Amino acid sequence: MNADPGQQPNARARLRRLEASEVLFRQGDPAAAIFRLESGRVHLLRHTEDGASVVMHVARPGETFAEAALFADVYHCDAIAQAPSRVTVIRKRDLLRDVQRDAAEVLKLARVMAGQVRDLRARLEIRNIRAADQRLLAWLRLKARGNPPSVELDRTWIQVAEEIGLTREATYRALSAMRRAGRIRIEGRQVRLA
Amino acid sequence: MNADPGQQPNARARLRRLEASEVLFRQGDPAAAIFRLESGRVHLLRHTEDGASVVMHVARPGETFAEAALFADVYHCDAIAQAPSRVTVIRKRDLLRDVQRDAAEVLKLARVMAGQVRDLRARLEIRNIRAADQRLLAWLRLKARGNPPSVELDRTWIQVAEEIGLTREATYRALSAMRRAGRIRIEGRQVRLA
DNA sequence: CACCCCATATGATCTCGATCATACGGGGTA
DNA sequence: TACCCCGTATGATCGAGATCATATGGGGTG
Repeated sequence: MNADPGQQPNARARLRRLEASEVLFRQGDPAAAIFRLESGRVHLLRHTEDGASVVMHVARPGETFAEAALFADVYHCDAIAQAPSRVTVIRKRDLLRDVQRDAAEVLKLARVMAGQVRDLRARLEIRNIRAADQRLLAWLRLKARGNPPSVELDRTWIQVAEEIGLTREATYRALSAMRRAGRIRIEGRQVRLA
Repeated sequence: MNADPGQQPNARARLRRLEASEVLFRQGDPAAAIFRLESGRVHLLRHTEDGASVVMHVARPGETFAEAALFADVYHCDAIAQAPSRVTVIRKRDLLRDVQRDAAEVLKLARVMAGQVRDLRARLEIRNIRAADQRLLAWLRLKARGNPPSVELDRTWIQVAEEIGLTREATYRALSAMRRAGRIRIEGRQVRLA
């Protein structure tokens, strides 16, 4: 849900390819662009003066990242490809030039970010639920549509497990338990909530 | 860090007071405004057709919420005060009128949201760290400034515990263990990282 | 001053999710 | 066809964090 795969890359945007462990930018570099990951995986990490580093984010295909660079002079973290990746480079200069001509451009940006904020907050809230089955259930309910509510899965359970912060084993078990208890019904990629 | 307490409320924005359990808006209501919580606490919750509900977010003072309403016709969740609260109401109409005259207004909004996205992603990433002491340490490193890195605490450890998704007991214990191991030093509200 | 609330702090116990191990089946490929 | 990888699935065990209980000290209030 961070992803927005349908969006057309801006015509002016350029594609850049990265090999594994290649550096896209470094903390302190002039903030010249924001990015959209097309494929692969990119780590964003900040480090303290004494060498320790903290992973701030792992970007996945479809996500934009380093949006905050729009409003900063320099990047505040490193971006390093963990796997061969392709990123769309959206130059700040282009974007900001557009803004003055056409406010609609910023609105588009704001819209994407508003969606992200909502999504990220919901994900965080879900992680406050400790019990595995309750957590999974909350996730399913968020994704569910229709009456009776049901979810059309667009990913593997392993990916679901990662997203909700459980091991895949815990997730499969919760799934089995809920199915046995008749609280959900699984039909292929379709999950029906009772 | 979601907060932006320094920001001036827009001149056109109005203040509204809510009592505990008062409804600010309901899922399906026309999306007329976005909000900033000045004091108190507001729950955002979505419910499925069959009555179950999921907490999507708990807004805290200084935060804006329901930003996504800017780009939707109706609200997609309920907002209910959990305690007596004050919210600044920023009417969508006003905001969008501004946009056409002055793109700078949206840029301000985009800036706040970009910061939020970064912050929320970092929080989520921290919760992927399972060990309590490592999690706490990562949080401290993110907050730390200077060399040697140190943190000036602006909240209680209980609040820290909530933010990083641990019980206060686990947090105090991790704190003690790390202090005993000489990995941190605590001097009042100041925490020094070794 | 006496009182109370709350943040801080630590002990004891228990539960549940992490971890390790193993298995199976389907889809893709050599 | 045979092979392998990966997603799905489940058992056994362990340990870390949740939970419950209790204590202390400081700050604010009547």
